[in-house]
Amino acid sequence: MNSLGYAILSALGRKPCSGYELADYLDTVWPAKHSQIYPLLTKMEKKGLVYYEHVEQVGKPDKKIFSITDKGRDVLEKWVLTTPTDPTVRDEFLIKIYSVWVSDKESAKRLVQDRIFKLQKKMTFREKNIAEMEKKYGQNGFDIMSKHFGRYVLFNRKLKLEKEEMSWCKWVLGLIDKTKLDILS
Amino acid sequence: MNSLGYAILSALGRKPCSGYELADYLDTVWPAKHSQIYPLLTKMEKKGLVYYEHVEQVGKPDKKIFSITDKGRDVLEKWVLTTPTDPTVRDEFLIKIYSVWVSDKESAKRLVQDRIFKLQKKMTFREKNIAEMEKKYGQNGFDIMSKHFGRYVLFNRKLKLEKEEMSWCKWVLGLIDKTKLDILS
DNA sequence: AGCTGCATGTAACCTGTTACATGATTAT
DNA sequence: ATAATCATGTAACAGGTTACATGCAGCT
Repeated sequence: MNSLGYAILSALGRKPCSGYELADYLDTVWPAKHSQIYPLLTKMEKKGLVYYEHVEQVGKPDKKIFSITDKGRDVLEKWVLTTPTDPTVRDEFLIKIYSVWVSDKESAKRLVQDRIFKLQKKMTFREKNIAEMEKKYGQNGFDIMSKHFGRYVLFNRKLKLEKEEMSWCKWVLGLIDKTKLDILS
Repeated sequence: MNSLGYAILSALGRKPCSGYELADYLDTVWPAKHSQIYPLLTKMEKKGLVYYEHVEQVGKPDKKIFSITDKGRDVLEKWVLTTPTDPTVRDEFLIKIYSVWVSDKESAKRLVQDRIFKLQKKMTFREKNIAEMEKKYGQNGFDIMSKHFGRYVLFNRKLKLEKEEMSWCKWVLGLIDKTKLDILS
């Protein structure tokens, strides 16, 4: 099984979900499109790692609510103990920053300012989420045995990193402004 | 063309490189294996975005030194002005943190401590690199027109984010230790 | 004797994205 | 009207990894 499979097991362990919900839910840990999730759930169901109940709905299409099995929990437990592979980041923004030598001062500033704008939106969303969790579960609700622990610390991690990238963006804007003359413009 | 292609153009614009060198060089902006780089370079050469010189060597295998063409520079210049796609992060560590509810206190601590160890190694390497660049080019060597600008600011970005993740790891270790009794162990 | 670095390339495979396909309900 | 949300699935394609293939030099 692949990383996405384990991410699914982990999410289902916290709370039974439909494939549709999972797509949204997994975004924080391992982003995936529904076209990848649905066939994998079928495979995992055949292997006995998850099972589902067919839920009929009115006004909405029917859905399958998936849950983790004991076998699935065992498999996840073993995997969690293994050493994680190195993280990979794919961010076109980095290539564009790297390429500023083909560009001019104004384009470079615009690039960074757009990033700041997007970061601001994410941070606002993240802060709202964290506040909600803290209100719901209190400060003591986040010990390691709680099923909210992982989600809580990961949201805080994202927020911290976003703040730090924001501060870097501002530093870069300062560097660009320091550039005396812009020969090209 | 895809993001990797633009990353290659950007790298070659700074300095002509062999495919072998590129694999190492691109790691900061868009990681890729040589099996992906070599065929893409051939394609790009056919499109007239890059050209190469065959360099014979003694004691080492011959190599192809690739450079960017005027057409390549034009293509890159246009692309840099377009809005970058959203970044994606794939990090198994996040799934494992998310899954601590299947685990125990000691395994969770080990997971985070291993991460701290790896971060420490990366940070040491990064600090050394930044110091070298600053010694080589001085404080004024990093205005936006310099070909070192992109690399310099990206290294600083990575270092900042690594430091921030380190601080987050320590916060998580504190949270784990606060957990009163470990029912499982 | 075996590993690492230099150097290029192909083939098979796995992973992930975009597009196709359907269809009711609700919000703008 | 038109887009978004809910809900599941398949097919085609693009992107990325692992393995195969070669071969010399230098280090342990």
